[in-house]
Amino acid sequence: MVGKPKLETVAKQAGVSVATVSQVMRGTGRISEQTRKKVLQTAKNLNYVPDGRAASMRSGQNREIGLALHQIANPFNAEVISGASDLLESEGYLLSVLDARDDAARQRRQIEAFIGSSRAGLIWVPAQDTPEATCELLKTHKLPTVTFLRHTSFAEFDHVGIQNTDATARATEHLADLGHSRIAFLGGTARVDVRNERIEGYTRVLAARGLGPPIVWESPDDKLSGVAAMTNLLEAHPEVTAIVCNGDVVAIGASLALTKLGLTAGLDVSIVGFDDIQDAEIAIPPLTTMAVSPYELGRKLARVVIERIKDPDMPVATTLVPARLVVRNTTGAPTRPQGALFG
Amino acid sequence: MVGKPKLETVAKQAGVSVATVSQVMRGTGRISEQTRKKVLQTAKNLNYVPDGRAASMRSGQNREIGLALHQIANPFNAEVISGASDLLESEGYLLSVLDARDDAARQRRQIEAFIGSSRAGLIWVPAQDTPEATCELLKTHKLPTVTFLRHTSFAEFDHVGIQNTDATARATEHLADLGHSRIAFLGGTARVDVRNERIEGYTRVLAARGLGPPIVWESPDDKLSGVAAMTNLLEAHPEVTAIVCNGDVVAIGASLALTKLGLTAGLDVSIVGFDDIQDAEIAIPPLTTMAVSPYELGRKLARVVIERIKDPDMPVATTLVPARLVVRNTTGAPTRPQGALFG
DNA sequence: ATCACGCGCTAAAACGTTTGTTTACAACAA
DNA sequence: TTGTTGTAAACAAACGTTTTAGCGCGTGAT
Repeated sequence: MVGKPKLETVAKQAGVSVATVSQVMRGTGRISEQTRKKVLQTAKNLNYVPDGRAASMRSGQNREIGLALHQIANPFNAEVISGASDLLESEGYLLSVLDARDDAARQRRQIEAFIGSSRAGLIWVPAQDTPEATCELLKTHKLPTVTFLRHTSFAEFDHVGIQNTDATARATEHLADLGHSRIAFLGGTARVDVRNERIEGYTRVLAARGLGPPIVWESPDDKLSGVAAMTNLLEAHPEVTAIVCNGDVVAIGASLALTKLGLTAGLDVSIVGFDDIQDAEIAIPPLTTMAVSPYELGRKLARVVIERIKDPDMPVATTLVPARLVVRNTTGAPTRPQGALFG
Repeated sequence: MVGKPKLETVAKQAGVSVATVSQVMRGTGRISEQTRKKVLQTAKNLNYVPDGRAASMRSGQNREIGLALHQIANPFNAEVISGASDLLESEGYLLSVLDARDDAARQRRQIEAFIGSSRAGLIWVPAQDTPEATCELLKTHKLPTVTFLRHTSFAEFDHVGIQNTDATARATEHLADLGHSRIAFLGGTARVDVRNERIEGYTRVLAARGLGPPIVWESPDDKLSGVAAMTNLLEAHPEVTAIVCNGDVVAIGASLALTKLGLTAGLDVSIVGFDDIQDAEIAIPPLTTMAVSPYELGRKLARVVIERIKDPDMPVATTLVPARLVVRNTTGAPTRPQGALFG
């Protein structure tokens, strides 16, 4: 009644030994139907919940897995979390989420916590400037880890990501095919490989088509920053008629910026997003974008981490899913001579 | 080198006892500077991370607190998480998040996991139809808990919420003052007290001003559903000239629906949102809304749960923060005779 | 020389489980 | 009787920490 009920409490009340109660709870060993019933009943009466710490310490097992990322407040990531969490729970695991906000020191503490509590596995979007030491930590503690989106340059982990270069190449081709010749890249901040890969796809097509020097513009990945960045970009480069974006959130921000300037995305300036979040479809105008399915990505992550847990010695694998072009209304043929944006 | 380093590993390598290493790691006891240095060094060399399970089992302490909610993919909630997490980490705690998607059974499993791992505390947005048993569980295990937004009718927990009734009353008054006489309430689904309170504020003002029967329209709290719900609402009630919404996400969806119909929020139909998420300000047109500060709300939650952890016998307290009306562009005087929506 | 005391460290007992081994008991065969 | 077999339940040793009590030793006071 007072204090947490433990195995001993249940055992005493049911008139059996602790070991018996444990076996009943876990469904192991040979237990007569009669005592099984009795134990189960008293456990329920006492609101008994097994102490996972003791259990996992003794058994060396743990059903809790961790997810560490850089930005929980991002609809794309939220969808990924949903997908991963759904699949994991269907397999009897539990997913708990930690948000480091791209702060390497914070990430370090969080990963130490995951290690310290002996999580069964880790799904990890490494923060910017993740030091080698953090990877080493994971390695020495043999925590089954799968990185997502971002690689780490130091250690070999399983990885699930997106075919970034191909995707932005496709996006850029789409714009070039429509007749655009001054195409810029907008979004993300330096030092992240995801962004570098995307910029590479964009640059490659520019070079292949002889479309002049790349214009790359930074912006944090939130809508408000996207609005500001787009405004500045157009001011600095009024000749630009089309934009490839690092993500839908920024792309929608950019589209919003156009609207605020009295312009229309797809008419005055073409925009291609990346991710295909829910908002992309219902934005005004609806956003042309490179679609990946974040929910499915989450499920894939879950499957990979489970396999790694089950067989720690498997060779490390990388899965890169493609993105497909979804043409909506923010892309169209250029309608004005270059440089005459406000003419 | 092989296998996880433990206290014993460090102790052996440093040539001291386990107890000494423990004291060095925790900064307790009297330890000479010399051995302190030596122990710290070998611990670092070995990438030693203390086993939180053993530590918390022995000491009865735990620095990890849990957050269980119904929808992680909601910008309002995401901001709350940020606020709570920031404050908690500054106090040496860690916040791990579990999303039950408003499924009571799933919530039950997650809360059992929190109890089982002896989390230090719990910040909880109870799922719809949370059964009494779940509250009982929390009570018998004495897990320091603060509920957020939604109450539970069964047990007494600390609570942090919003002055919902006053807020929607204020919103409705604002619309009535502008001259609207047919005002509807849009958003949320039944059985959640937050929504009931908000509807009550709306209804109360309607009654006080003699403004005819309430029109209450359901909608899940995502943008896409908001678009659909608004469209249906206008079809069923073309006389409506103003809407009070259950949240900004739905409100922005509603505004989007108007745009798609060739109408303008604030001109053809007035809309008041709730929450003041980042998108409210940059929406087109910018959204009039009842503003609460989710980040601050998160910090408040963190402070409450910490106090409860420190003093489990404090009387239970409820904090209700006010929402303030922020007038932007989606509200204005009615411009058309009732019932002539598409005239 | 004896005593008391502070210092730096260690031994050992918990914390609540799981699990391999052992015991108790009964039934049955030789 | 004794021995064998089988079943149901209990014992006891871990898991990796924290923490209390106490040990040996040098130092200064008596």
